[in-house]
Amino acid sequence: MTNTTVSSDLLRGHTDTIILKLLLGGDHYGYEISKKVYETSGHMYELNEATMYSSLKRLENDGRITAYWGSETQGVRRKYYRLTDAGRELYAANKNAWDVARTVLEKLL
Amino acid sequence: MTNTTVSSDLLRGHTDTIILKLLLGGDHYGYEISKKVYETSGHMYELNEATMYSSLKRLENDGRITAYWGSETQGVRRKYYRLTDAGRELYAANKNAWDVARTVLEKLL
DNA sequence: TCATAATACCTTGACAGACATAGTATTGTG
DNA sequence: CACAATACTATGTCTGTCAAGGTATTATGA
Repeated sequence: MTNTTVSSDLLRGHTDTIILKLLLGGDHYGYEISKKVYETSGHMYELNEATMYSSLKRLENDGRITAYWGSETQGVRRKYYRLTDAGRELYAANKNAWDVARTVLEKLL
Repeated sequence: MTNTTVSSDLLRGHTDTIILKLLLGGDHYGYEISKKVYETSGHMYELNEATMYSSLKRLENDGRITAYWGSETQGVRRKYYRLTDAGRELYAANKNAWDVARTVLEKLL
């Protein structure tokens, strides 16, 4: 068990959407994404690195995001991710699916 | 794709809790559980049979529910499930975990 | 100076829950 | 008498997540 306060099992399937949502606000690099998720969640959820990178890879393969290396002249290289139109579409669809799922869960739990 | 209106991926991890919640209201047999879930969800979610039975098996193995054969003198035999105290505890814990998860997701999505 | 933490990325193998598919058996219906 | 509905079970596959390991650079403080 890492320092996670919310069970990741219950967030399963939402990783892609969480990342897409973050990229709606502008390009970000991987490490930054995990930090921002931690902050935005109110320190309740720590996105596992391996999970994040596999999600990024999946999104990239599916054309939902594009990746480019930053132009850092010093410091560690950073790989930035940018949302595509297809990514924006997927976010909207997933957000909608979540609204439905939440409604259903509130009836069932 | 079956006749499901809500993505089962987003309900992943909630199957056990959904079943425990139903059993809070009294003993039920498997087939009945799947029907009730469909009704309670407002026809939005159809619990897959294989998923349900594997959940029931898991809950039974973990001592959260007990199973007994009904005393049907005619008709198909029915296996009933009854909540244990440990099951009630698990439900309360899972319900609480869901409340936390929902709060976090509302921040992140 | 030099160990250590923090930053930043990546890969591999394993696990667990959900699923499709298949099967058995009984009862009601047209 | 075929077929749908009820009711339970077993098997193998898929996918997202994770632990664990790795590489490399920069900042910090003892």
